[in-house]
Amino acid sequence: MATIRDVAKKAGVSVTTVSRALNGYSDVNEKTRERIKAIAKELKYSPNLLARSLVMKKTKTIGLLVSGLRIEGSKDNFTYEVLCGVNDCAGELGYELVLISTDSKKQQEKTYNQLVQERKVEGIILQGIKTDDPYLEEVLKSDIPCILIDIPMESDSVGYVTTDNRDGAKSAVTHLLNLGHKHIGMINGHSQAFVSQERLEGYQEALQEKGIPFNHLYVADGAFLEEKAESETGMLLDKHPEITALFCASDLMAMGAIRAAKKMGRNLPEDLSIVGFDNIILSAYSTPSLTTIGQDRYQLGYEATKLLTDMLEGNKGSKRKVLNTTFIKRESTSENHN
Amino acid sequence: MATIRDVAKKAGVSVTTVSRALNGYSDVNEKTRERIKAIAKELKYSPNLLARSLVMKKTKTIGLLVSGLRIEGSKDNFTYEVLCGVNDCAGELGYELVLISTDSKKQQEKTYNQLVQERKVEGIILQGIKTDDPYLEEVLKSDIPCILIDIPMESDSVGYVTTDNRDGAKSAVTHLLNLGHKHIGMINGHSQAFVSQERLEGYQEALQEKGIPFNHLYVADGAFLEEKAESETGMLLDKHPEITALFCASDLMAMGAIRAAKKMGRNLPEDLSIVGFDNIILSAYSTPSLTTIGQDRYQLGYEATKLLTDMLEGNKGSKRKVLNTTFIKRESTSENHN
DNA sequence: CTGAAAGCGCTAACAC
DNA sequence: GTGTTAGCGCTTTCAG
Repeated sequence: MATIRDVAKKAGVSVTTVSRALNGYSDVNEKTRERIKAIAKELKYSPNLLARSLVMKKTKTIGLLVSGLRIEGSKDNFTYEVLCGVNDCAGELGYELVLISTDSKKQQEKTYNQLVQERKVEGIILQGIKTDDPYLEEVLKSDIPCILIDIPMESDSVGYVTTDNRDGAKSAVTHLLNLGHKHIGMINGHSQAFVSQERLEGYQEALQEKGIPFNHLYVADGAFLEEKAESETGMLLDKHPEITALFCASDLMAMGAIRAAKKMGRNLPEDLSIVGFDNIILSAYSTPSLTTIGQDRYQLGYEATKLLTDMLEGNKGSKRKVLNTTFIKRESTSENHN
Repeated sequence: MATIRDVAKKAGVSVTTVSRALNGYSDVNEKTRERIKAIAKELKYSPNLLARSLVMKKTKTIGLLVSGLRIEGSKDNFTYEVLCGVNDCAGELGYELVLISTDSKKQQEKTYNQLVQERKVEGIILQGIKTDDPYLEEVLKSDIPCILIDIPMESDSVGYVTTDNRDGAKSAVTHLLNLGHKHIGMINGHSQAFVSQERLEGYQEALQEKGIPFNHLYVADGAFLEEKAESETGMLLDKHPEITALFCASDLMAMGAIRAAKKMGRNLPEDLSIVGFDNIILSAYSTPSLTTIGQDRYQLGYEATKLLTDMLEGNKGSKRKVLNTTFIKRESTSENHN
């Protein structure tokens, strides 16, 4: 593996000159530069980024810290699509990407700061951590630039990107209300996610606008899990047979809800209308296909990276970004005939 | 950011001692070690991995080179699940993971060797590259340890992990034959994938065993694309209405095939049986749900990482691994009544 | 058991 | 334009 010295020796110049020639400095004779370039190529020289980073104190590397890079994530693809966005943007801007995945076991061993300091990432994007995660506090204290996904918190070195969950939820429920539904249940996600709270607010806001009182008995906790949502839906519909429509805080939970409803002999959408949230691939393939609120997970990752690199390069500007949702009408909702 | 010198100074010892103490060498007084450890903690010292790697010439980092980390991958999740497996295994063995994604544009700029040398990965896993990819040749020549996913090629520094595609395909087609189907079409993937060839062989082998002659007109190229598969299926069934069953080389293509068949007014599975390959999430949710050949993508990534780290650590042993498939019976296949 | 010194491959003042 | 020198933070002989 050729080093800069090898090139220098062969070219009969000093390493400094090689360094400057290859890095495009102007204060070097064009002829020398060409010669050096040729030799570098001949020797298949490529710079040792470790050494360079060590002296420059810059790694041009960002980290994507994911809590739970697990196979179950296949169902909603949230992490994957965020990753695609991060990867694309990082690539365009010339940053390397290291993937850091963590779980509670690993967190025992290393603090957030250790994790980040050791790997020498210049900044980091956090995805999938819960609001009660111990890392979150550390992040806010730390002065390593960081962008949070779906956690609306800010500090000098911390920004976030998220979706307008409240508005999305509101439009979902308004859609149901406009179809004539009066008794609308909600299967929410767990409370350790900001988005759950925001989506609940949107649900309430929509009801309020139409003068329908909020009934907390109509809201169940599906924990963002398909199975949990299935059982909760069963119980909810059992206890409150007057419910004719359901807003689920995720498509995956909507899948569970659909299954529960089918099991109870309810026809969809005649007997029960269901709206999801996310617009995951599955939602287009289920029977009935799911009316849902689309959010752009790729863009979430892309914007997070842009925000982060802006911070790293000292571009002052907003450290937050809120993306819009899109309403997607499919087969799982229809007019209330009761 | 505290360095080893800071710790040394505060502890009143040399950097050497600190290094040895913290790295668990035995030739250091236990009391000194404890004192140093305490001070390191107090100073929130964590070693600079760049510096360490530079001197040790070891980075404990592996790369996952993916061709096309794209949002479309959401549909089959191949890359994501492989990534999960790689990440888990790498984590368990104490390796860092850097994600390298490439496309034809990037390949113009940098050769494979440059890409890998610069980042100082000790070894690399290649996923999703086609058989005619220029990188492939470089890989085989290069002496950087590498594991290929789904490309059965070996050299001193190159191994591979794949699925028994031939056997999987064979069991799919045998299943159809056992159901009494005589005219079985195949929607294959593009020819720049080894798996396509292997699955075709399995298809042929199954036919042969039952004494049914191979008809190349029954095989269409769906290019692993849902839409292409849809149109190809339409054409195939148009030209050869005698076909009563279809083996698709991927579930995604099977989704396209299902759609085409439905459009032509064929009832599934009564008028047409379909078997897919992969067992992607969608295959369980489609209507009808898809009979398919399951392959374990997570394990593919996991085993690839194990193979790679074995090579890196000098453990001699097999440099290849072939995983088995599982047959999954669902609703898309039934007996032939024609 | 501990320390001094060398050096990993590179960049960046500062001279010439 | 180019070379000399120092040093990034760490590990590792080699002495003591």
